[in-house]
Amino acid sequence: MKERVSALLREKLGRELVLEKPRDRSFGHFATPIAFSLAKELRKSPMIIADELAASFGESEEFSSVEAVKGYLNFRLSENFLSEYASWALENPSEYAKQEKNQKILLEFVSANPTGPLHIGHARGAIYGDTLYRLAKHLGYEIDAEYYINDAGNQIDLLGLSIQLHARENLLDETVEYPESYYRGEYLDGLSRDAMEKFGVEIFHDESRQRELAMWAKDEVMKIIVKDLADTNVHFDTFVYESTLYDDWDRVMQKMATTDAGAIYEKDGKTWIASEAKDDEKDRVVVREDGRPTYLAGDIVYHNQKFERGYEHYINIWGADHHGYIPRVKAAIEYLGYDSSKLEVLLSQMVSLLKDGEPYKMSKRAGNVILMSDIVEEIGADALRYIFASKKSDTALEFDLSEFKKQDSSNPIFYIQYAHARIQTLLSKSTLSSEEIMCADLKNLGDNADTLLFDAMLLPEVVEDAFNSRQVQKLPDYLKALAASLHKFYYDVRMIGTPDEAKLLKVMLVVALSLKTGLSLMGIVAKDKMVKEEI
RNA sequence: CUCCUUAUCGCUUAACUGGAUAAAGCAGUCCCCUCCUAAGGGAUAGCUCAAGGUUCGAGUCCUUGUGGGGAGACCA
Repeated sequence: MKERVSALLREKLGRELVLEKPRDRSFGHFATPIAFSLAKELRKSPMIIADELAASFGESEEFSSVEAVKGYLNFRLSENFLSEYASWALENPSEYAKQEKNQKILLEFVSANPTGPLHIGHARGAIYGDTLYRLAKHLGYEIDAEYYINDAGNQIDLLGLSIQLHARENLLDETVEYPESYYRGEYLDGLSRDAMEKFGVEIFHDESRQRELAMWAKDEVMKIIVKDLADTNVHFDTFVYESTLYDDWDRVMQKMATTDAGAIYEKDGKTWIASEAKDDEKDRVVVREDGRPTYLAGDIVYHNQKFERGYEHYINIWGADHHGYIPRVKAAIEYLGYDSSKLEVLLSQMVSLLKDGEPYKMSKRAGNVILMSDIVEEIGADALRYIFASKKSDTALEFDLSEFKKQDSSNPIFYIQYAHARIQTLLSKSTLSSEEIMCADLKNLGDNADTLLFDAMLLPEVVEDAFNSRQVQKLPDYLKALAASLHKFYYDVRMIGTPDEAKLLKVMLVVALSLKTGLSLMGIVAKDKMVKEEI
């Protein structure tokens, strides 16, 4: 909708312009401050320019009025325009708010180590990523969601050791001494028992079989992780295993050397990448003296592999603590001969939880972390998704669990669902057939219904804006505001049994469509009926 | 010490990326079961960390300072 108006005005005025929604709807549907920017070059007062521009519009199909107010140019869309758009959307619900972007994007997120279930910190990245994914898909991008599994390196050995120790203590009643760092948590119970069945107890005492145990366990842990994700409606298309990448190391090193002979060099018996020359703080080790590659080596091969797969754009969602890691990866990409600006790294900040205003107590049995599955159990996947999607991802987040358990207006997810359910109830109470409703002409709606209709049809802009700015929270914000408009309208205007029933219900259909589409983009299924649970 | 990031009502967050009177929810005070579910609707009070700068116009951009968070590994 905004697209069309914007294109129309560009044509009319012959220049780019900022089109915005006025804060106060009485000013019209859209507005532009263009007169201010023209003031300087035309050497005229903005007010006069705006007046002249407004006058130049005259009668038009799309606008019912064009007014100049204090230098702003305000547009009011015609009923025809709105009505046609609404009918189109209702007849093509699956096309609504869709576009054809035709860009291939690879989105990598979560990528948590396969050493334990996902905790609450991962949840934020997971939901942020999955929501971006849904938005992009809807906008027509060819986007793939990828999980990078770090199944090589020390943490995997540590997993093997942790299971051994856990099993010896809990299954075999031995007294064991734990090293400084090891994994703990309830999930080790299951893993220990399964391991005992599969390998026999000997494996818990045999240090040389630690690796064997770990390689089995990480796959088991991945099953837990995938289930955690599925329970939150988070979807992945592809999984890449770090352990499979190192075979390619020699070739990738060669590739970097071809681009720049100085990219990789040997010093002190180690192999280094000359990342300092590419804006990193210093050069980094990629292969240690004993020949073991560092984590960075794996990432270099991984990113080479990504770029060889030929996407046009790459998005990585990392935790904020990986911030300093960006320059060295970008340096490697440059040495590989690719454009590092194609890689976009989004950082998701830390999360801290409150419950009844107090910091949320972490379960001892879970080993000092808050599991994502615990939260899902506590407040439900919908609420969790809503919370994480509704905050800017680049600020540290603090939220109170108990607030999301309440079933009233303080809980935004219920508030939005209730709006959708109310509309469904109206439709079921109405004696009109859906054909009769669809045929209704949206004329003379009155200001309230007109405003509501317009608000409902803003979804496409919101979706595009949310994705382009990578600010997913714009969607829940919009849905909440739309739900509020609906509730107010519902309270003010009676619809069933009035002469305007058909056209008002048609407006309701548009609102419901936007709510449902918006919710589904957040991975939440719209409810047709609210059932109040007794607590 | 260096770099990055952040700062908005009492609390959690918005603000169309430089635009009109800074907006929601919670918490507070007060009202409304009138007919489509009160899981709702209203009323009221309250905010841009500090000091400069850029310009028609700044919460948004620049400088300095202050307070949070993060990074400164041959850990991942």
